[in-house]
Formats: sequence, C-alpha cells, structure tokens
Amino acid sequence: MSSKDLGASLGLTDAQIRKDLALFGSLGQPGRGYQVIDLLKRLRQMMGRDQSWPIVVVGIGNIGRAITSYGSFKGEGFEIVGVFDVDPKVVGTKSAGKVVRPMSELRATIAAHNVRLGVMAVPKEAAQDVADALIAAGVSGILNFAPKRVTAPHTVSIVSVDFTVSLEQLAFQVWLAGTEENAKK
Amino acid sequence: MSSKDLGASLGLTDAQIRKDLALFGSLGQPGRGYQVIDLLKRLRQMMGRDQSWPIVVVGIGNIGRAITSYGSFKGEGFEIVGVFDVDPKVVGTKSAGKVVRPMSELRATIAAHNVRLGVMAVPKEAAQDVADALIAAGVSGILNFAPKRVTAPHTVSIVSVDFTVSLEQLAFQVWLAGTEENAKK
DNA sequence: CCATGTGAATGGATTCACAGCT
DNA sequence: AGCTGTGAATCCATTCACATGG
Repeated sequence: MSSKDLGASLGLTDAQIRKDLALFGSLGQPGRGYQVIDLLKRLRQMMGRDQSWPIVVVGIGNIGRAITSYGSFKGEGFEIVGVFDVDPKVVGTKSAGKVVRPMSELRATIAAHNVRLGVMAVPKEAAQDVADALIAAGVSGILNFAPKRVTAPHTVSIVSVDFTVSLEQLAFQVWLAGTEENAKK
Repeated sequence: MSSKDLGASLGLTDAQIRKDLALFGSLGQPGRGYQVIDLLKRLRQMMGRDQSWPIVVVGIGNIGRAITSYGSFKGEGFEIVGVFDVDPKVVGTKSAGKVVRPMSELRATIAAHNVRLGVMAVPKEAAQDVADALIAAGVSGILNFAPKRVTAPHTVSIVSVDFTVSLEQLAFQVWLAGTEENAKK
C-alpha cells in the first residue's frame, strides 16, 4: 500500500504519512510502498501495544455493563480482570459472565494482576472518590465516563468520555455547516 | 475575570485566551477583564447553542439506556424527543420514562420535531443501516457509539465515540509516561 | 496602573519537490 | 516507472510585546 492510499483512507496527505512513519525508521520500500501487516506489527511493538493490558472496571450501571459486554477489548489487547461496584445489591451478580465484586477487593486485584489502567463508570458524585481509590491502589491511568472533571497527580493520566461534550461537538459542526451554507449565498 | 485567570483554569496562556475571544469581537473591558456571565451568554448565542436541540436515540441496549437516563442533556440544551429500537421485545418497554418505539415511526418523529441530531447506540452490524435511515429521515448529524466507521454524504456530520479507541489513547499516554521516565534516567 | 486587542516575531507542523532505491 | 525518505519552503497557530482604553 502506498502512502497515498494510506492517506486517502485516513483523510491525510501522502507526505504527512511518510513524514510520520519515517519518524519510526524506514518502514517502507521505495517503489513498493508499505507492507501493512508488517507495518502494523512494528508500530504496535514500538508503541507498547504488543502485550495485553489488564484492566478493572468500577461501576456496574448501564455504562459499566456496556463496557464489560464489549467483545472488542480482548482483541485489541485489553483484558478485564475485575469488575467492581459499591452497591451491595449489584455485588455478587454477573455482568457479561463476570462476578461483580465489592470495592474492598479492588486493591488486592490491582496488585495481583499488576493493573495499570482503570475504567470508571460511576455517578459524578462518586467520581473523585473512586479515582482516588484507583490511584491509591496503584493504577497509572483512568478512563473516566463520569461527567465530572477529576483531579489527579500529574503522574496519572486521565482520559474522559463525556457524552454531553460529544453531543455539543456534533451540534457545533452541524450548526457550522448550516452557517457556511448561508454565508455562501 | 482576566484572561490570565481564564487561561489558568483551562491550561492555556493569557494571550491564547485573548486571541481566541477577540475573534468574536471585543468581549472584554481593558483594565477590567471579562464578565463571565455575560461572556458565556454571548458565546452561546454566537455559536447557536442558545436554543434547544431535539434529538432521537436509536438502539436501546446498555448504552442507549445510559444515554436516555442521562439527566445532564436537558440542562445543556438537548431534548430527547424519541427513542427507538428494532427489537420487538424492547419496543413498548420504557427507558427512563420514555416508551421505546419501532423504527417505522422514526421518520415521522424526526419530521414532526424537526430533529437534526441522531444518537446511534446499535451493534456494529446495524450501524450503517441505521445511519442511512437517520439520514434518509432528514438528520444532519449523527453521534455514533458503534465501533464501526460509518460513511455519509459530506453534508452530514458524524462524531464517533469508540470505547476501544479511548482506552488505546489512555494506554498510549501511560506507556509514554513510563517511557519518558526511563529515558530521563 | 491594569488588562484588553492586535500587529510582529517565533516555532512547529504541513506541504513541496526531488534524489535515490527497487 | 513507482514510491520512499528527507531537506527546503510554506503555512498556521501560539507567543511576545505594546499602544490604547478604562
């Protein structure tokens, strides 16, 4: 596959692709292009995505359940090694075949599996507390689904997914398109 | 509030704030700073966020339910005017007080409420079909939760939320931090 | 004197364009 | 011929710095 092909399917220019890939070394063959299978393997390797990451999920509400039943994770190198909730009514039930465990077992699980990533799908009121618990237990990254900014030491990475923000982005794009439409006239 | 204060709470420089805001006109008072209440109102107005957007939700699985029970939408100017699903078992049940309706009623609802935004929380196999249906019914923006890239005419905006991608971003950040750590030594 | 709005300077990323490999 | 890797040129966003208004 040539850099132009790659670019086309990503919405980038061919030069862009070449510049970026060249940063990692000479990954392509002049006159031939890039061998995608091999390329993928080498990129994954160089970016630490060649081994599986154990993760824990905290908060088994609608979103938590959606995440645990999400088949694609394993294929992408993530394995859920524990699901947790504070609610005694939920603890002990199963979500996608995994038994929900009480928060008291969080720390041991994280230590046992060397978990570095935690997924947090809890109400916004609990967000900061759960984040603190995860960090105290030793994770160094949190994927946060609560509509609340959580603070953490700069040694811990946080990625937030906020549905409202996503909707706002979309609304803005649509509004912008409509505005440009009018301006053209 | 001064541009420096604003910047501090957003992780930006004061100059950045001023440059950006100045694009919309002279919103601040020299010597005094910006009046945040007023600023917010004027920005919202200028960006089409001053009126409510009706939305529909298609696919009432775990994610669909999470979205419909998400209180924050209304406060941010989005109102769910209809929830839909293909599954006859789900149609007729309630999700967060809203009756789930069959896909056959999608078009009429969108027309009746002048809906421009659709939220799609369906299995990846159904994603493209549902997107097509939404577009045919007249929406101009889709928030897609299916882990599948959907294609659409360039007149339609698409914003995708893919949990796996978010997790990958997080894993990359954590990996990067670990790598820099080692490099420093 | 404080803080904005804005030209000018800076710096980093994207694009161009081409020598060289297959 | 086809396509990479890469210096050089270009573009664009961020930062600087200051004249001007409150």
